[in-house]
Amino acid sequence: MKFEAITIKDIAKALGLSTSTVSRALRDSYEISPETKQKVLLYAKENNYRPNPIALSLKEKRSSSIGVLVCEIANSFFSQAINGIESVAQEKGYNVIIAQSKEDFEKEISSLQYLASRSVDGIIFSVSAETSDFSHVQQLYGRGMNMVSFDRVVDFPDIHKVSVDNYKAAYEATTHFIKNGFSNIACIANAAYLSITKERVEGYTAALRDHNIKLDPNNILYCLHGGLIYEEVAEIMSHAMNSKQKPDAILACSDKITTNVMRYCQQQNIAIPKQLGLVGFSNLDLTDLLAPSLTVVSQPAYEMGRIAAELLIKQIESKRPIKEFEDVVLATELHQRASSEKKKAKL
Amino acid sequence: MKFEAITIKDIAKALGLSTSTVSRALRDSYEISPETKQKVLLYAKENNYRPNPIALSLKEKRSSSIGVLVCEIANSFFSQAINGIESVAQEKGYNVIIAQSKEDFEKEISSLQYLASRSVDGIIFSVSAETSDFSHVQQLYGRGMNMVSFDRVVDFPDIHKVSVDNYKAAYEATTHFIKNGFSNIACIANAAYLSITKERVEGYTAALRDHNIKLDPNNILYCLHGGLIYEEVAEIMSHAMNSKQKPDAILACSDKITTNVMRYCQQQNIAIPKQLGLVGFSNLDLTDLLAPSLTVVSQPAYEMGRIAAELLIKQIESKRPIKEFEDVVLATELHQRASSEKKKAKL
DNA sequence: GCATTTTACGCAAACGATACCGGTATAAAT
DNA sequence: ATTTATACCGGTATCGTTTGCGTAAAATGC
Repeated sequence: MKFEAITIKDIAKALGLSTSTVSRALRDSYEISPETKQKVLLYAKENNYRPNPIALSLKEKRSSSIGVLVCEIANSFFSQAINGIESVAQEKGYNVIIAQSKEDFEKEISSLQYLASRSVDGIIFSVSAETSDFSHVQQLYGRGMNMVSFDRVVDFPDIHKVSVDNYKAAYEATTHFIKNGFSNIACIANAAYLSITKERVEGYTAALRDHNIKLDPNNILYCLHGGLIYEEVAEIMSHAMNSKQKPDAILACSDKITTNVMRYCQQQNIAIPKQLGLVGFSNLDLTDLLAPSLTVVSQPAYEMGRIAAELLIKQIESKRPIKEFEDVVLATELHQRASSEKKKAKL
Repeated sequence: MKFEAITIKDIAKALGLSTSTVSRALRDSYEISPETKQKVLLYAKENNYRPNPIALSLKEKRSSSIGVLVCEIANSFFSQAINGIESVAQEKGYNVIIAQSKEDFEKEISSLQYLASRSVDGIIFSVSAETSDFSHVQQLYGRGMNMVSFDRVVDFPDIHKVSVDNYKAAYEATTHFIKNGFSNIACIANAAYLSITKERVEGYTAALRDHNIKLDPNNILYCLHGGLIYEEVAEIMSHAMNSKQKPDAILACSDKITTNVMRYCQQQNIAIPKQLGLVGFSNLDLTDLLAPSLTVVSQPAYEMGRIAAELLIKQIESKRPIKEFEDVVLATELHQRASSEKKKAKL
């Protein structure tokens, strides 16, 4: 079955006009008489005429659609970000085409290829946990695709970037632990290559250093697959908790890692925060209802999405190539709750 | 800036052939010599040629894209469902364009219009909480748009539908309450017009009837805006909990209502399940970690998305109009946890 | 050796909309 | 009466791709 819409030709035929006249009448050109205009406009309205966007796209060489590549939609951070992207896109007459990498490098490449081959006008992307080599991105970008790097940003300079101050976020979270009497704090981070991982780990180590706590390298733990599957996190936790120098607190550096750490603790009957303090990065809106209520670092995901979309669309609609690139860095929020409550007084 | 891709014309010019020859060589037509074919294929591969989907769309009168209309992306049920839709779409070479109604009737109409005007080949939709009149859907469907009704299904017969057995889900949840000694069970449902609301309320009332509990009409409460905003739920809860016959248990009939009821109870220091039992519809994957762990009815959202996408694509690709319409009804799962624990023995 | 078939390719139309380049009719100016 | 201006509208190329038709050259048949 096909959905047949009325075309400019149908109007022309019905009214005994040429397609060019109809086109001009619809676009309110000065060289069409008011009577003809009205006839055309009326007929168009009555028959619910909509210009065929595909024909427009072919002619204008633009599709008025933007691609979004994230690792997973069903993740509170990304779904909120997509929400923000979608709101701006809708305002500006673009539609949003989504693709998921599932934290898989190959799927990321094919997804980008897919979006590019679908003639999107631009792409907002967050790289997968497996991605250490950005040449596929650089190649696409170099060939003229409009792109905005988002959340997990790439390391080359001439591109718009939207992210949060991960260094500060981790620094504050770690400091919060220290102030509450935790000292042997482990950091479970995402894959080591990611910008967000590097920055968060740096913030974590800096906070320890600034408070004269010696860093135990074994306390920095990486999830190669972004903690997407429970087993990955469980194994890391199990290893950490069975070591001699077992940590008294965990800084979980992603949404998925956070919930999986909690799940592990519940299954192993590890009391939070008594036996183990926990602060997690999370954008879920019910972390305050968890047992115990969870201290979280939350990101302005919706706002990030909006800004990324605005930058991208501005770039798409710019007449000349962009020379000045934005590096937008937003602030996170630390919500202090029960999962990191005071262990003992310290300073 | 524009992303310029190589076209069939470029290949033709480079190789001194006509576009038709190149086109046929790429499609492996028998009327092209093996040598020419190889030359073309090689050149195409080297220059990373991809057929322009927009030109194809214009010619074939199909866009190989499907629209998805949900009330909100940032909702675990819908993001999981979109996940399922996206996986099937990817397999079959379609892309997914998303639109949100935000539970708003006007936005639902404009979103559908938007999707239709973007030349999607079909639409999977779940109506908004405000939607009681389906004529806009019926009109679009009647004009030949392929559509699959999903989750909150419409009431006309000749359309594919994918939903869950809401009657049974609510019946089981209510029975579970009764078996655990709760008797004055309130049901906070979505907007009254929605299929899911009607079915869930019916299941609820049937369970009461079958267990010889008299139904108090005041115990059926509706959220006109789907419980999207906290205040809506808080007001309903406040009214219920301050009534003479205040309920000893709540059946929360949607994701948002469930979390907002929990939030209300926490703020008002209402102990669950001691003062108030709670069972909620929810697709969050960490309801077991809430305080108290939450008894939930979960839906196979991913699977629903997959099935809906498969039905839609089958319909799109069908040569003749579909005569037989599927009404797929999947089972929900009741996860019994602490929030609805035994109050006193009964039976 | 001529007629016929086969092979291999080019030409042009079509999809829907736009825009440049025209053209015609009426009216006004010379 | 002829030119000129103005108002209004049509023809056609274009975007990238496919496809029916046409046709030259090569291959085959007798």
